Amino acid sequence: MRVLIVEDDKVLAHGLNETLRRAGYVVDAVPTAEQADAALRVTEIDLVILDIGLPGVDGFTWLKRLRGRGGEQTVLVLTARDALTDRVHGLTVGADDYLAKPFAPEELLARVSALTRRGRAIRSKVIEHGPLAIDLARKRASVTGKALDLSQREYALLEFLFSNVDAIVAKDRISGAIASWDEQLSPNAIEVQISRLRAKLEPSGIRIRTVRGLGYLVEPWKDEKP
Amino acid sequence: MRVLIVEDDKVLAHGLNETLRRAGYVVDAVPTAEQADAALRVTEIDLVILDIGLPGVDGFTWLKRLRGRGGEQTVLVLTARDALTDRVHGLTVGADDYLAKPFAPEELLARVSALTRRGRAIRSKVIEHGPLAIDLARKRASVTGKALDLSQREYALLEFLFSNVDAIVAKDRISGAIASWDEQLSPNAIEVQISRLRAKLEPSGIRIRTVRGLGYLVEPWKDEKP
DNA sequence: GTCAAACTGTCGGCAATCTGACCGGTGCCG
DNA sequence: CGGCACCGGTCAGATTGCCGACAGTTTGAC
Repeated sequence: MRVLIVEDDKVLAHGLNETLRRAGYVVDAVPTAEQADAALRVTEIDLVILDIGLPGVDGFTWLKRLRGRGGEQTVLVLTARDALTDRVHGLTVGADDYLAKPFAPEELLARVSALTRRGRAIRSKVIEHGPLAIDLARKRASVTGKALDLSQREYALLEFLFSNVDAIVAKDRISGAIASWDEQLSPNAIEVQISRLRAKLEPSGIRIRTVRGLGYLVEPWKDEKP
Repeated sequence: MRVLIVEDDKVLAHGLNETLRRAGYVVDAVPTAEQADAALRVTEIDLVILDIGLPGVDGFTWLKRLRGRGGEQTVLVLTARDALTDRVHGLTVGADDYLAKPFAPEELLARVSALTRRGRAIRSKVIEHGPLAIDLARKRASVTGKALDLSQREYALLEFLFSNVDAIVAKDRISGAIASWDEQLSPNAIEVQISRLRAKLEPSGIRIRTVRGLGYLVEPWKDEKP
């Protein structure tokens, strides 16, 4: 379970860090919203602890943007005591819970454990392949966070191919997977779909290989070694 | 917001149904615990109103089983007046609140609204999407502060769509969300509702995309960057 | 070099969707 | 009680945009 602390006050950040680490969480801490973005891009974070009063981009603005671009991380907001406005505003903008400063370490731990427990169950199944992510529940695919616009057939094909990474899939298996039972797809129809899908994927470096006479193949993703 | 009534007394069940429906909830009613299970399996239910005295499997037993297998729905238990034992027992077994019979409709509504509010309390009570704001507790939507005039169905559709931003929602999921379980909505009925809703939203620049063959999609709001 | 397999741009058919018109049901009001 | 307004569904004609056929070109195995 991985926690990101976004807090500019060094003393407080350090305290949070210690408390959580001792409780068995993996903790990262950054002082600004910009660096929080960077951290989210690099690592998979389960929970964000966000101070509202940040230098530069403030916590609310950042949270709003995060939700706006589809960020689903659980967020616990830290507010000044009595800042009821903050509290309401925070929940409106998409926080999952809030905690008023000052607070006891146990209080923090209680909230954090409640939130992480809850988050688990909800997350949907996602196929990842380098920069490509396919969200099965929502039927949406994205590359580097940018949503792809796919038609029904294209999506079905994408889902099927990337569910069978590192396996050669024959055209008639594809045909069976993306067309409804009774309809008969010509081999060429599949070639056309592949071609269309490639046009949308290859700009991002995602490749579908042709295996002459046998079918198509998606190779396991390899990070470039610079 | 979807409510399931588990009550074998037809008169009472009907009364509850009417009261809740008029208050804007989507309501299903079943007379036995077995059918309650079936309903939960088929549909996503937010709140269960459970009579303790049921034929066959009684309310307590059912509730216990529900919790036992991880059911997280909010449950409001109906007990006979003065059955203090029932009350204690009910709360022990996992009810979220109880109400002694007989009760006034307003009393019921007050409890129900308190409970449904609580369920949502952690995640925001208001969905914001650019200029659009949907107040879940009050069942009101507004654009740039101006209230929208929506019928019940339109509101339910709006709430459902914008609770699933960035996900493609199929027509039958919509149908399950905005209609009670016994009514059968034709695909066209949904198209018509979508069309009506669009007529009210698009003047404000809020768009509901069609994804041919799959369903509808609300994309995350993007602020214009000048 | 030969030839089958695969690629891809173009195009038309057609199913999916949109939407205006209509209508039966319900609740409110005088 | 009668009438009216509104809701929410069906129907049908117009519209849209996906998808496979076709065909000309390219690729790769031998």
